[in-house]
Amino acid sequence: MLCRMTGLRQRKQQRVRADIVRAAFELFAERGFADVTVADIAERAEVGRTTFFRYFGDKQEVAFSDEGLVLDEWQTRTADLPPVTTLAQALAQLREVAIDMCRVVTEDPRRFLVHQRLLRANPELRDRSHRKFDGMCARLRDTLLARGTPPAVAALAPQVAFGCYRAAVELTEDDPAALPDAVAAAFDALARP
Amino acid sequence: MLCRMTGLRQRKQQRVRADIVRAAFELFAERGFADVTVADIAERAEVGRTTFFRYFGDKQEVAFSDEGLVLDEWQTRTADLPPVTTLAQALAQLREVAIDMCRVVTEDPRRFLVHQRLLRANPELRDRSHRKFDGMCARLRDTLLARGTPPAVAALAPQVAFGCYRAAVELTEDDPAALPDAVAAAFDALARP
DNA sequence: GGTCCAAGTGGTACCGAGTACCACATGTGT
DNA sequence: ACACATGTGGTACTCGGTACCACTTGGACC
Repeated sequence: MLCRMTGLRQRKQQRVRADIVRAAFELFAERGFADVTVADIAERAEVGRTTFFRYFGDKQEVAFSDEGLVLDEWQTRTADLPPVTTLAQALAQLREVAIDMCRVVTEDPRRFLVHQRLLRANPELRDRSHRKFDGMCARLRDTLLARGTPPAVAALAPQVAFGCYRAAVELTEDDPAALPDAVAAAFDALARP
Repeated sequence: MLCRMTGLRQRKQQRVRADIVRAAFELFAERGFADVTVADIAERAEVGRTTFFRYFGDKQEVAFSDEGLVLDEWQTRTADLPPVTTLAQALAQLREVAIDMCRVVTEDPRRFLVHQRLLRANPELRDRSHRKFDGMCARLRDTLLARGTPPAVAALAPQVAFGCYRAAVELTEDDPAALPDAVAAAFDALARP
């Protein structure tokens, strides 16, 4: 009962997961998101339809397969920041975190662009993206609260920070390399009105 | 071929629509959103399931039946604002619009609370809410752009404004009357960091 | 009034997402 | 080698949503 990470089972699972993700993105690239069924993905990945749903809660989730990594980064980068009490301080902190996160997200520019294209074309995926941001927002607010930040600041800072991020994504459209600077500019514009 | 608004047909349609909304909210109050099927709603409203989908694009939409009015208000209140060029100016304008919109939205506090409760309990409805905000954000950005506002400001101001609104909603939780002041406070906190 | 057309209605049949259940196979510890 | 746990994929189901259908009804015109 050692449950080692290196077991054959674990490796097989990772392979199946990777196969599903690869198959899905191939099909999305070919026919878009809406015109691909879960059965299609499962078939190309050579697994049962049932198995797909064992790895991904729903069809949207496979398009956010990197989400886990991003969330982990977010978690670690926000967990041990020094306490702040004013909105200006909070935004100054989040500015740096947001810039770093941009670099993480755009590490693979091709992947980032595919993802953005999918988001632009599919409202259901935008929904999912918003849901993700919502979760990150809520967690960040709780982190701030736990560090003694006043409730008004703890609620406002994350929402504003994500507003800056979203605006920067809108502005840079198809140029991931420009994203960090755009985010920085958004925070700066806000800090000196 | 006069197509008058007062025709029997129009009145019947309005009645059917109202019946569906009433039936839906009754059932949502009884069993929540997820445990109510469209067939249930149609049955209680005494219409066919097909008819439901003729009035509402999907199950979520019936929970946002007021959306149209709010969007119209939003449209008229943002359409003819004087042009601005700086972020501070844009946010100052949006502060007033947002406060007014709060009053519109909370005009019927009971309804507002029911709606908020549904949103809190159902991720799918939060998705829908975000989608609505997204649309308003995009339209506002386009309006600002059309009025000659610089792109960076036009993209950032709406996102930040909605961030203030969302933070205010979070903070006031179950007290609609406090919403306008909370929104004002959020904008003020941002204007003087 | 009667007639005709447009528009609304509801039924049937269908598709795809997602779930529950079950027999089967495969990795793993002993 | 054995037994158990775990993953697999198939079947059957529910529900959201769409397409198409025949049927009814309101409204315009005579």
